[in-house]
Amino acid sequence: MKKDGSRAKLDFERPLVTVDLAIFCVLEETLKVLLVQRPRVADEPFPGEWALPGGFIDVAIDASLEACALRKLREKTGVKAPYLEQLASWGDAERDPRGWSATHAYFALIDATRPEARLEESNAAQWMAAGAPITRRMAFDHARILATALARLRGKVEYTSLPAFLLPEPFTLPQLQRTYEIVLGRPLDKSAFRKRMLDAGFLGEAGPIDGALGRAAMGYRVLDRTGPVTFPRMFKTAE
Amino acid sequence: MKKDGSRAKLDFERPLVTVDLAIFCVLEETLKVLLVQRPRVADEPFPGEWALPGGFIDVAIDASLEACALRKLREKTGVKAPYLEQLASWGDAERDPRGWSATHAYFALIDATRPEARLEESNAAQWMAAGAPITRRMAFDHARILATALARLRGKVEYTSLPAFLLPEPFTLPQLQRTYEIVLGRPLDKSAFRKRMLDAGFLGEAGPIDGALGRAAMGYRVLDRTGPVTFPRMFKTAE
DNA sequence: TCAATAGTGTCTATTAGACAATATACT
DNA sequence: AGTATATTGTCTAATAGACACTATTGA
Repeated sequence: MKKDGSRAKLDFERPLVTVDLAIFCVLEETLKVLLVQRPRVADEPFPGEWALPGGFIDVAIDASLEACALRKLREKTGVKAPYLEQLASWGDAERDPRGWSATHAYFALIDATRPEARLEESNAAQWMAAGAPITRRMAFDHARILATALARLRGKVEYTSLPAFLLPEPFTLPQLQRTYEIVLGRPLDKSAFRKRMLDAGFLGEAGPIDGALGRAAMGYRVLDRTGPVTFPRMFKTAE
Repeated sequence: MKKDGSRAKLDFERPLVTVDLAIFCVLEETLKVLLVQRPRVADEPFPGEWALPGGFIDVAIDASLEACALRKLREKTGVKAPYLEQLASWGDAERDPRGWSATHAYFALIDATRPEARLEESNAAQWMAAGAPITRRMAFDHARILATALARLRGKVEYTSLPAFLLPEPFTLPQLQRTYEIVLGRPLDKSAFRKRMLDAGFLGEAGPIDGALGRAAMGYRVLDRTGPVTFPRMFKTAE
């Protein structure tokens, strides 16, 4: 009796569970996000449309949600140690025509040097400008997920060192400043930027780096790659 | 054939899906969190131990994850319009002995005036000091979830108006400052605090309020209860 | 008048931002 | 030298924090 009674709870209909990824990089002076094309086969929802990379949890091989996200990221880009952060989760009866589903969305920042080669192999995956019109017409509720990821990234860039994870190491302060400016969409003062970055103490010198032109710049590495540092203030807001 | 092939994906073993809540309030000059006692019946894991309120999604009645969280909050406290924010999700094969499970954790801030009465009805639910020893020995991985919720709350209090959601309206600036101090665990300067709050422009005057003693204070209401405002700086950190 | 609390004013140290000046590299 | 970029220095306006002062209420 009791066994049947408690079993009853577990016999509830279980939602579908997926993991989706918003993977960002800076390529060609633009913030880009990795999109994949939905397969054009019968019974697959949204055939041919663009979507965030992701899919069902495989309880047999995924030890955890984060392990699942890392697996999917590795499969798509070959990158093993990105900056990976949980974004949010969405779940309701409507977002997937196959049934009540919940997705755990992550966002990852990677540098653009390695994944480019990986993408040549497959034409079903592509780096898209993160603000492009196509990213507002996507499969499932992925447009909403991407918009949330973008908002989170842009918000955090105002007061954290997140953009450091978009660059290959070692990088220079001018490169880092350029990355900030690309994500924020506005220019920053050089002197104030340097003071802020160096005072935050998250960078370690890694020897000078020769650019193509002009004076060589100091290279830096992120001292602790487990996460960004938080600055005591936001950047000055435009007036 | 194709139907069988695509069905195969949906025949994957589905994880258990739950929603858990860290509900905070300030009671007796202390930050408290609502805990419930696990039922002492056979086949229920962690019998008699303390846990965050929550449970399985019911795909028949819960339109979405957030609706599920609001339902559980209403059932426990009777509060209908709290401040509710998604915290994070955790999923792996170990956290629930009944199988691979994923939980969507939310945290809610409510004022302590209404829920107190509700709690008298049931002795299986209790407001616990959020930093108390008992909150480090909880069912499932709830100690970790609670620790994350606490860290998120304390972190956000440094640069947002979140504590306003812990007070019944209208409230006074001294009351709001006291709430900040309770959550942060350190005193704040009165003048700087007032300037910050009023300059942020999220408060609307609601007539003076008589205290038990001394000069009456202006009452305020939060103008936009959909979310907190972000201050341009953090509070000064202790040195 | 006193006690208690609310609210304001003043001063100062800090600092972000603007921008000028200097340093270093290559041609 | 000249050009291009990196890095540092100087000045200023804004402001958070410290703390003293004033205002208002009730006993």
